[in-house]
Amino acid sequence: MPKVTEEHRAARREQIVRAMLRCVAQDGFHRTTMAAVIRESGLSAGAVYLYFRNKQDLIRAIAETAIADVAVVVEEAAEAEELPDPERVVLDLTQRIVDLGEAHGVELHRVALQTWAEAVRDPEVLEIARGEAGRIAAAWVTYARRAIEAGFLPADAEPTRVARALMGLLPGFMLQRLVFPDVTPAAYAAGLGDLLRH
Amino acid sequence: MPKVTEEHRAARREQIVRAMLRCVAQDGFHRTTMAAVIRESGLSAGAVYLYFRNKQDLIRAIAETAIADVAVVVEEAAEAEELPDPERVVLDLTQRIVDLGEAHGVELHRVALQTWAEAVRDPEVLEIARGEAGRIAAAWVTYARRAIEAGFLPADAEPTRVARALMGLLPGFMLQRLVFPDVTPAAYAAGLGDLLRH
Amino acid sequence: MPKVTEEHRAARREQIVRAMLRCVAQDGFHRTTMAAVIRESGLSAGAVYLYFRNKQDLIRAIAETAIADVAVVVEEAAEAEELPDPERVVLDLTQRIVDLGEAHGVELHRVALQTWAEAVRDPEVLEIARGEAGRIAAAWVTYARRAIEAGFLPADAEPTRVARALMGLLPGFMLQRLVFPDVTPAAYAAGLGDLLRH
Amino acid sequence: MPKVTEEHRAARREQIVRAMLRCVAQDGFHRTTMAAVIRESGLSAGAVYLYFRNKQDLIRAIAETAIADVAVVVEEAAEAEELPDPERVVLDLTQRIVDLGEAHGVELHRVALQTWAEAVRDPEVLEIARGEAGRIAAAWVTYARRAIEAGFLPADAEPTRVARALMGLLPGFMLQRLVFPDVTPAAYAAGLGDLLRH
DNA sequence: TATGAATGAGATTTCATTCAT
DNA sequence: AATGAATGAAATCTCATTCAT
Repeated sequence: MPKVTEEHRAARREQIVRAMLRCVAQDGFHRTTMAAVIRESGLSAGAVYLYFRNKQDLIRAIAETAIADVAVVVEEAAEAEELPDPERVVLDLTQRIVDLGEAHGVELHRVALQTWAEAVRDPEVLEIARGEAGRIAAAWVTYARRAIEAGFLPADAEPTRVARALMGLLPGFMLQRLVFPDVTPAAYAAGLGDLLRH
Repeated sequence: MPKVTEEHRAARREQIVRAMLRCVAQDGFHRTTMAAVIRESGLSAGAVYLYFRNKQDLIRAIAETAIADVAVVVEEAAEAEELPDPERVVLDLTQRIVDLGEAHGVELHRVALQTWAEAVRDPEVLEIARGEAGRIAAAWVTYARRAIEAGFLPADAEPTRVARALMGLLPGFMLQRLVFPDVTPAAYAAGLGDLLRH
Repeated sequence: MPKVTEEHRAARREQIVRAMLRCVAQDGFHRTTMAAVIRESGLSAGAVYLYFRNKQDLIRAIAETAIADVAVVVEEAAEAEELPDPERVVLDLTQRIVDLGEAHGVELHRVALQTWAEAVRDPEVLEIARGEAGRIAAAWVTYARRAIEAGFLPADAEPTRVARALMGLLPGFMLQRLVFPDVTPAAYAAGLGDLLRH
Repeated sequence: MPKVTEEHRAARREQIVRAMLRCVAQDGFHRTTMAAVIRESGLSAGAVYLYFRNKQDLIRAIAETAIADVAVVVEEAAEAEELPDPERVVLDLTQRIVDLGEAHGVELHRVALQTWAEAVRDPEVLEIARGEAGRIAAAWVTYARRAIEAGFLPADAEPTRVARALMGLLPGFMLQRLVFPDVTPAAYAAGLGDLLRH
């Protein structure tokens, strides 16, 4: 009952979350029916409700996963031993977001857009988003500090402000991916490069 | 008589759209019921359906309005007689987006987030978004060209790439407004300024 | 919109309550499905929910009706110009309860039993029951006073205590009707007569 | 081995019935879920279904217990060596019903009300109720005979009719306990005393 | 005997839309 | 043009019961 069950539990939750991710990337949270998630997960209705109290609970789990995924990627980049310059870091990050989606078989930015929309109306999702956004912002501040030290940015730049601007580029990329599917990480990052080059 | 009717029609549509905007900023598109819109608009169910074929039609009208509002603002900035530098233009734009929301009594970024989410699942909304995004992108290209000419940006910068990056900053701002309501246009633009300063 | 609608509204509610009464007398509150009430009422699901917020609301309406019907009967008896003796009053009341049920096409005691059971678990139904029981108790006190004056009861009897005992006879009758359907008002009242006769 | 097993079996059944009694007194039969009974009993789902075929079976066991408890009490009173007068017998019985509930930690009248309601819709529960009611009625007839002999009641009273009326007083008491929790056995019995005194 | 995760039929409720007036 | 009561398909969620272990 102890370890096996706990793992089993986690695996089942994962199974359900994955199923819902596939649905949500297509139909959004509110056009995704529980019936669809149940079908896609291969479980029964009862089983799904054994692992998630209700649909909103499941939505929150997805929201958490989606933003946490991005947060991890940004943290890794900020703490990389060899610090990349800003253009390079934006290139890496956008590329990894694209890759992450492909690995999951789900376009991550589509889910992210749903999550932001949901944060507008569910205070609990907003709180989750705020928490993860805090982590992301902190990672960017770390990056900014190191980038200033490394001479990538002006010595008198203020790390927190710089962090905000750099952080803002990611949602911009995700939204553009939706509207212009041919926007590549390379092209996007190059745009930043043009801005920063003297 | 046709003209009066046409005006009347437009006024009624506006009245309904305004009502739905208020609802959507709170509850999102799919948690906003037609009953709520009807109540908020002060009209009857029948009347609303006289001006909009169905809910999706109304959603599309909102989507169009919301993004078009932003597009107009960007176009104006790009064509300003006296060209502002990039920091300044981001300051102006983010500020005008905030002001626009206050003028409508609705936080515009909340509606924008809904619209993007809806574009994920409704191809027609995606098409609208694509069209408006095209206008916005074009305006940014215009701006980039003039900014290069004006010496705000490196001479060898490629306008279309620069446009993408600058354009990407706006969604980033809107999302941050949701999560950290105290992010100001000034702070956000200053972050860009730090990045661009040598 | 004014008077016609109000009457219409009342008629619809009555229609639904009647339909549910028929169901409840057979299946009890919790085995009566809304689908059954909807079918029996001849309306649509939406219409039923237009007049009652939810099933519990409908249950409460039934509870109120059922006990109020009994209360009215007892009040009438207590205020009758020509005061009947206790045996007679119990005969009249039990008979009228039986008649009332036949008039409605529903055995009233079956619904009453459901209502009492529901009062155990729904505080709001309990409150309704308490209110109506208060009216019934008051009516019995009135009767007891007059019966003492009329010499039907000992001069030193205490009206409130007598009221309680007399009042207690009615549920006893209703329950016996369920278990022994051949118990008649006449037989039941005669039992009381035997008790009271010297 | 069979005997030990049989005792064990009985103990387990008792354990489950007690658990359900606590649930039913609060929530009624149909709002009591098997999950609640399982939790309250401290057993597993499988175990409960080892001792009771299904929920209805368990409901019937409760129904039987609840009414049988009352029946035993009435029988004891009817056969008491020293015959109490009617007021006294009603006092004793109502008091013992209250005590019985306290001994079980469950207000018995609440369960009784559920049982009557259930008898309305489950013919098998009705049959149980009828059987126990028959025993109770018979006990009252016995009492009535002896009470006539003892001079507590008129010599020409008909025992079966008197039995019905006396019997009817108990449900009346139980219902009043629900609605007016401060009704005491003493007050209730005194009301009958007032009625009977010349 | 005992467990408790899993099942899936079925219950309640909502809500976009229509249409007689 | 305007009304708003009515519709009914569809969505979410529950819960009695089973069965592999």
